Order: sequence, then structure tokens, then C-alpha cells
Amino acid sequence: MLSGMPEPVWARPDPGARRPRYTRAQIAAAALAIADAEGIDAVTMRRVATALDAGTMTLYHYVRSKSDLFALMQDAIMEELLVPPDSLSADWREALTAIAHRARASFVRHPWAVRGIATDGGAAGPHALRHFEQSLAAVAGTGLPIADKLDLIAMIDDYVAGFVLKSDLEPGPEAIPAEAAPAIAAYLDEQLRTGDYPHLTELLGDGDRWAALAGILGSGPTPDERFARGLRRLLDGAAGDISRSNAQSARR
Amino acid sequence: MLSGMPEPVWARPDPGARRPRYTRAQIAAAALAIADAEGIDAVTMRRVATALDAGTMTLYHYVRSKSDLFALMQDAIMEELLVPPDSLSADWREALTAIAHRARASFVRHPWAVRGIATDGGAAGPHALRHFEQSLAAVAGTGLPIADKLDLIAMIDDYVAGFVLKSDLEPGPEAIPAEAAPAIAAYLDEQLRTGDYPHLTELLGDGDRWAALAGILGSGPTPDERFARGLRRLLDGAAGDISRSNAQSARR
DNA sequence: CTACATCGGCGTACGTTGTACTAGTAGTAC
DNA sequence: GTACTACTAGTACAACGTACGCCGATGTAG
Repeated sequence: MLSGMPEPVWARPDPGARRPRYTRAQIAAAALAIADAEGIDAVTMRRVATALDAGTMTLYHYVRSKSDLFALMQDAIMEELLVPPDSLSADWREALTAIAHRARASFVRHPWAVRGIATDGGAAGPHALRHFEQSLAAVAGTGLPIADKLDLIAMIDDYVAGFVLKSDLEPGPEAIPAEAAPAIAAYLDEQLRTGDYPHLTELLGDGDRWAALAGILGSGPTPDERFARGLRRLLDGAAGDISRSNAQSARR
Repeated sequence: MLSGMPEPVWARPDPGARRPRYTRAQIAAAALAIADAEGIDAVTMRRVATALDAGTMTLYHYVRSKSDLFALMQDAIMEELLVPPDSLSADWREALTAIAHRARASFVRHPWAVRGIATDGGAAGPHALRHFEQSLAAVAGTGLPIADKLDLIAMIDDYVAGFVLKSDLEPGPEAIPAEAAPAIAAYLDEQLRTGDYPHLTELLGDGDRWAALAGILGSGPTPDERFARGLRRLLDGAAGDISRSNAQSARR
């Protein structure tokens, strides 16, 4: 992802060079503002150009393609996702927890960024580098061999991405339009009546399945609690491995 | 997601009704074949219609929109992701592990399915229901209260999605075209020279950063091992919670 | 068998998208 | 001033999703 770089190189301008009217950062910021305000689908080349008061094709002197622009936007998100450097705890669990929470918050604020991760390389831009550096700093105190450190970092990143994608962004039953609910309820009843879903049937009971579902979902822990709990479990597991690993290397 | 249903209701055809030439399942299968062979971007309404030997607009008698077709494709994936019913272990850890591994394999085979999760509701189609039922069966033996069961299930789903998205699908350094490598290496060197990346510098050393990076990535555990390890950690954490929970309820 | 009613099939067309091509313009160095 | 070149941008095109509306096949009624 060469294009993840902040600016095209022009430290020594060629003779007769003309100063660009925009920076890549400006363009990314404009695209980001549109995405935040109207959704990622509203980000078209024409739209971004208009927002910048430029001709559409002018953008193509700053980005190679639309996915290039997208990579720029991703990197801007990676900046937002950085933890203020001084606030990073020396304790690796606290530090990783802080990083994870901040990352989740950023991705929830910009849902398209999560979905785009697999499309473009995520580790390319300079701010992604910084994020990685922060993660390295966080796990520095674990005493783990380097491969295990990287593994731990990746695991946290994976967990955050998965949680946001599946738990935070996946539309819940509340997103179902009211007029569609009866049809879905009938469909659910029909499926359950087949007898192929014993556990689901037990879960939802015999009465108003719709109300039962809402009740169960409403009574459980909040997403925040669930996120924290899952993270704690991962860190617990890692801590176990770490103490085992340290005990082993001390024994040697 | 009303449209997740397998067929439009026409048990009692209207007088003079004509029998449809296709089923929604056939259309989904055709779209899926294209997606697998040429990528999700190759799935256009025209392309799918051509594959079915139909006019483009004919599809719109079976699906309301393209995203509707997409939902159908998603549900087809959910079918592939089901564990053969009899092979589900009674041990909750084994059962969840089997489900997770199968899910990962399916998503890796069909990368677009992961990315689409947040776009359309994931829990809508009939096969998604079955997947949920299987998960419920898997955690039946935990003795957990229902809310915690659901939490555990969601946690596994989240982990799988995150791992596939970030670790399996994210293009690694090997995806970088050879001609771009020197430029990126130079950029990396430049960034490191700023001194803002002490841990990263330590990690990559002073010599050929590119080779160092490749060496580290190559020496670590394989993705399969990493997936299994993370899963084990999650389950370890959950097992700890379970034994605590059981001890507490026994004490009462 | 004929006539009718109905709905599946699909050709045409429109607005929108990303972006290739190309010509023009304006800022900088001499 | 002159020349160079990078920046700017208009036009154009292929491909997309899909609204609209006609046609004809097909099952039912008589």
C-alpha cells in the first residue's frame, strides 16, 4: 500500500513545479466528513470533489483510485484510534485494555472502517504503524518471546474487529420495521413448529416468541459489559500462558 | 429480513397462476458460484441472470433488490457452516470448538460473506437459525443461566468473525507487488529514523528491515495454530467463569 | 376447445458510478 | 519574458442497479 503514505514526495520540487492546491490529508478529511454525515455510500469521487470545490478529475492527481482514497480514510481512522501516548499504563493488561476500548469506540463511530479492513491492507498507513507501535509498547512488559507478543497483539485486534462487526454493528431485532414483524413472527412460529429447534423452542417458550426474544435480549448484559467480559477472558487466557511460559524459562 | 425466507408463499396458487421457472435457492446458487469463481464484484444482476439463461429483470421477480439477493447468498453460506448434526460432541468445549472451526473454514472460503455480515442482518435466514440452534445445543451442558449462554455463543461468533477478517483475509506483506517493495522499505526506514518507534525499531533491527519482517512473520505459529490458541484462551476464560458460577449456585 | 384472466419473463431506458483521455492553465525557475 | 511542467478540469464511456410497461405463456372456467 504505497498510497498509504501521507504525501507524494516533492521535498525538492522539479523546476517549474506548481504548488498543489490540496494535500492528501485534506482530501481524506473531506471524504471522512461526508462518510460520517451521510454514510460511506455517499462518498463518491464527484461528491468529495464538490466538497473541496474542485473538479472531479482533480482528485485523481492525489489518489490513484477510489480504493486509494479509501485507504487514506482508513489511515485517518487509525489516527483517531491511537491512545494518548502518556496515558498508556505500564501494566500490559491495562494498556491492552485501553487500546482495545479506544479501538472499539473508533470503529463504532465509523462502521465502514471495520468492513473495509479486509479489502485494503490495514497495516499500511503511517498511523497504523503507530498503532502497532503502541501495541508493542503495551506488551513489552509481558516478557514473552517476540512471536508470542505479536500473537497477543493480533488476538486483541481480532477480537475488537469481531466484536464490533458482529455485536455492535449487526442490526438487532429493534431494527426490524414494525410492519414486517408479524410476518417474521409467523415465520418463526412455523419454523419452530417443525420440531427441528428443540433448544430454541425451550429458549423462546410457547407464548409470544417475539416478546420472549425481546425480554431475553433486554435482560442480558449491555454490549459494553459483554465487550469488557470477553476481553477479560482473552487476557486471562493470555496471562495463564504467560505465567506458564515464564515459569518454564525460569526453570531452565 | 423477510426476504431471508426460502420461497415466496404460493402454496395455493392464484387462478391462472403460472409456475415460476426458478427458485430463490437456484438463483442464490448461481450467484454463489459466480462469487466463488470470480469474486463478489463479479456478481451483478446481469451476470447472474445470464448464468441462469434469464433476462436481467427476471431476477426482480424473485428478489426485491440486489441486497436481497445478497441476503440469500449469506444464508446459503450459513448452511455450509452447519456442523453435521450427529457429530456434535456433548462436551461444550469440544462442540463449540467444532462449530468455530467449521465457521472459520466457510468464511475463509467465501470472504465476501464476512464483510457482508454487518451490512445485512446475519441472524435472519433459516440456516442462520439452525446455526444458532446448534450453538444453543453446544452450550446446553454448561449449566449457565440463559443470558450467559447467549453471551458465550456471541463471543465465539465474534471471535471467528474477527479472526477471519483480520488475520485470514487481511493481505499480508507477501501480497505486495515486488516492484513496490523498495519504495515501501524506504518509507519504513524513513519512519523508523524519526525515533518515534522504539519498539518497532527494536523488533526489526538495524539491518534489512524487510528480511527481518519476513523472518518474524515466517517463524511464528501458523494461522491455524493461532486460531486454535485464541479459541482455547476464550474457552479457558469462559470455563473459569463457569466453574465460579457453578460453585456459587451450589453454595446457595 | 375456446376465451379469459393473471402473472412470470424481459427489452428498453434512465440516472449514477468510477475513471480514461485530452486539452488548457497557472505557477516557478531561468 | 520564456519555457517547462505539474495541476485542473471538461467530456465521454462502459457498467451498474433498477423503474416501467408490454408480451406471451399458462392454468382455470365455461
